[in-house]
Amino acid sequence: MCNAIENRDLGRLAELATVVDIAPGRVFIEEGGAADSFFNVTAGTARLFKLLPDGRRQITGFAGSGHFLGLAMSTVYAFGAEAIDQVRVCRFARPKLLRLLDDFPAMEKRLLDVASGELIAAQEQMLLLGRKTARERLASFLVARGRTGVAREHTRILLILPMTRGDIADYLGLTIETVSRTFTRFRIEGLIALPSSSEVLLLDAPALQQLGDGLNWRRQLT
Amino acid sequence: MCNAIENRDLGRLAELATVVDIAPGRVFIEEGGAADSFFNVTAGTARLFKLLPDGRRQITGFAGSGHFLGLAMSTVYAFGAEAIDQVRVCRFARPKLLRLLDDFPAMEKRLLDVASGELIAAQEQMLLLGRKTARERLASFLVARGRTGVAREHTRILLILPMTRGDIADYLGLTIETVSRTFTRFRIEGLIALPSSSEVLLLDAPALQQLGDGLNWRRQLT
DNA sequence: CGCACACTTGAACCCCCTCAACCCAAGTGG
DNA sequence: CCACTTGGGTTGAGGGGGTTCAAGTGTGCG
Repeated sequence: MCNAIENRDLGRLAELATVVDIAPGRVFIEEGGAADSFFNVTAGTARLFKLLPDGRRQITGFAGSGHFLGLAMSTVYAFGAEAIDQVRVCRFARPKLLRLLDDFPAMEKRLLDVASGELIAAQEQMLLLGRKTARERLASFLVARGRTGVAREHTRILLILPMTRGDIADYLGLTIETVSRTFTRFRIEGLIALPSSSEVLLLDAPALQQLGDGLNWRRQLT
Repeated sequence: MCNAIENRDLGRLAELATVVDIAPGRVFIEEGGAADSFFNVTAGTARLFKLLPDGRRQITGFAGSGHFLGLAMSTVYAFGAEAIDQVRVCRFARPKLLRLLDDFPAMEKRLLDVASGELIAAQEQMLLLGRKTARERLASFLVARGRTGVAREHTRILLILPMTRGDIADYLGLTIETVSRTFTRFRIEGLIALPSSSEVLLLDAPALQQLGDGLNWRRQLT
């Protein structure tokens, strides 16, 4: 079912939506393709990305449950989207949705809120990409993941990362190797533990927070 | 007068607005400050930026005439704003504006469009900051400036840049020196001319376009 | 005239990238 | 059951694009 949109008051929305399941690795939004659909992720995680002609990739975000996709009031998609794991989305035909927006100003306000939030996140990411070091980038990433947090026990936070090192690298403007090396250094420094390659246990979230905020420039144990 | 908002139909808006003139160098939006106002730039150019504690700065955009500021539906500003040259804005008290939005759904739709456009631009900038080389970044910047273009004569385009090299550097995630050196290289390669330090004449816009899009990896005359 | 500020240019360095090898777990097929 | 493959991850050595540090060049304005 298509929850996560808003309160049940908008039951009529469900009539316009079709549930779609997307297999891992499947690209379901093509950058530059006609933007005829609007999506609401209800399960799984997708990577959103932009490409350069020679293959360089920038991941602009990860869309998890509750995330909206394609809200850009544009005729073509500005980015691609690809399922990381098994993804389920609610798909809306854009023309119907737009017509519906006129009847539900509350929905429009909600979308504006969402877009504003995304804009703020995008500006934060620009700061990260333009001015932070590799250590700071990864620390910011881990702390941000911890906030939309999963299992937290005391001061420790266990993250489960559905994306690969390559995804993280392309999200943070680094290479796979640098991400891997930085993970290792964090582990050596006692900031994190790595139970498995897709799990990260934050051992010192405050220190990581400071590091990500650009405060720490101590603790450079090389 | 406060034009540039929309069509004259919204004359009532003007009643809520106060025109404010801002001297060059003046910070009129403080990052983290209470977001009690909404601005519409009507003259001049402002830099929008985020700071790290140690002074590192990322400029997230330049706001020229017609640009909206503070549309983030947030309680605090996510970025600072500083006048580059003499700036004139329309200032709206946020509470009044929000109340007004309920009466004018068209206005809300307009804001959603604006936010969507900014989001697309932000994603493009993430690609630039995360994956492009210094040459590609500067080329992208110049071409983008050319599109919101000023005087264009034949195939040549004359840009007048109100911002300093430092601003450009902080916008592109580079240093002043790299920006300056890249300007010089472009000049030597015949891509641009530099009548003065604040003027750039694009001599080969298509080549710059390709370079900025990540196509050119020829023309590396070192 | 001279200070301030922006810009340019040069030389040395360094953080991160590139290239390459290796490890490991999960298939897959003989 | 094991050889082989495949994909993700880690680690090492070397190199390079951009930074850092420093000096020099305008240029507007008191």
